[in-house]
Amino acid sequence: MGNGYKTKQKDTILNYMTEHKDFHVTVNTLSDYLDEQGTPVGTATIYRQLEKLVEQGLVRKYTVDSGTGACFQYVPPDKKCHEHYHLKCEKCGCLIHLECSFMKELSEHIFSDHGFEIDPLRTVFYGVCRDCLRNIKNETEENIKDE
Amino acid sequence: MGNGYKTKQKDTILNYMTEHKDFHVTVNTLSDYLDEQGTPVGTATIYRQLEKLVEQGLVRKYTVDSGTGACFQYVPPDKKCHEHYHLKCEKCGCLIHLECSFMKELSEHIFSDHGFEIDPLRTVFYGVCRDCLRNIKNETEENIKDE
DNA sequence: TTGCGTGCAAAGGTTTTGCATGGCA
DNA sequence: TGCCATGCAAAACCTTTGCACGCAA
Repeated sequence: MGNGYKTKQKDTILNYMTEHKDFHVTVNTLSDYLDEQGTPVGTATIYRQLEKLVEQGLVRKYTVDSGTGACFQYVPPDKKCHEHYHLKCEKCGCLIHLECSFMKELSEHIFSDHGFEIDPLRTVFYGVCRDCLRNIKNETEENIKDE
Repeated sequence: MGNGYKTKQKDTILNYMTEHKDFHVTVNTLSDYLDEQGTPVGTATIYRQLEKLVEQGLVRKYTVDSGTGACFQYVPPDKKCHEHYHLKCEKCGCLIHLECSFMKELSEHIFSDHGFEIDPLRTVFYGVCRDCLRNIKNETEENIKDE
């Protein structure tokens, strides 16, 4: 298949993504950055390239909330392990890499009982991380009332 | 606080939500339905009322994908702890509503072993559904090659 | 009467699409 | 030379906001 032609814009985008693999990137952020760097890329092209990268599994797409731009993040090829899921905290935005045998059972259960094959590369568990849970707990202890 | 005035539109919306608690409702769906029923409600009002319902905890809001409208679902007050996940097929786009005791174990595991509290109404499993898996299998059998 | 709720239209943002042009193979 | 990729602008969406009017309390 060959992943299409090699172009300057494609390189520029992938480059940025690999150099910012620890962050989540929005199209806006990326576009502005490329403008500042003197290597602007059209918005449509950014969307189209990111879409391809997502299909190739090199980039993961997250949606925290509708009405807000989607977030993208580079995924190193050596981490494309099948049973590798991610937890994303909705409070602080941190991303937890989860390697755990329980998740293998999950995939198998969903497949055998529900006929659905999960794509771990695209699937993200949203919720609240340990640290934020603790913070929330502390805050609510200050103004206790019934539910 | 008193939840504001009681209005016809508010009733209409909450009514629809409670009667469709097993479905994912988008603002568009809701709006069209109300139009057809001869009880149209302005889009802005729908957004404003749903927002209030979310604040009250009677409705949950979640996002399947950016660029697509948010989904809303009524949560019966006595069912607020019920585990409820979604499977979204990346091929045909169908959305599967999953209620399964195994998922309860999942939440408990993630919480006890990883300190992370999953938000089931926000989390979506991406993958391929039964029907599409069958189609793909049929297609690839025609031109077999290694992976 | 008071002030929240509603509807309309406009605005603000994100993402997609059409089409002519440009660049890779 | 064929196509695919790009860029621009327009379009398509989703959601929010401003404002005048209506209606609940």
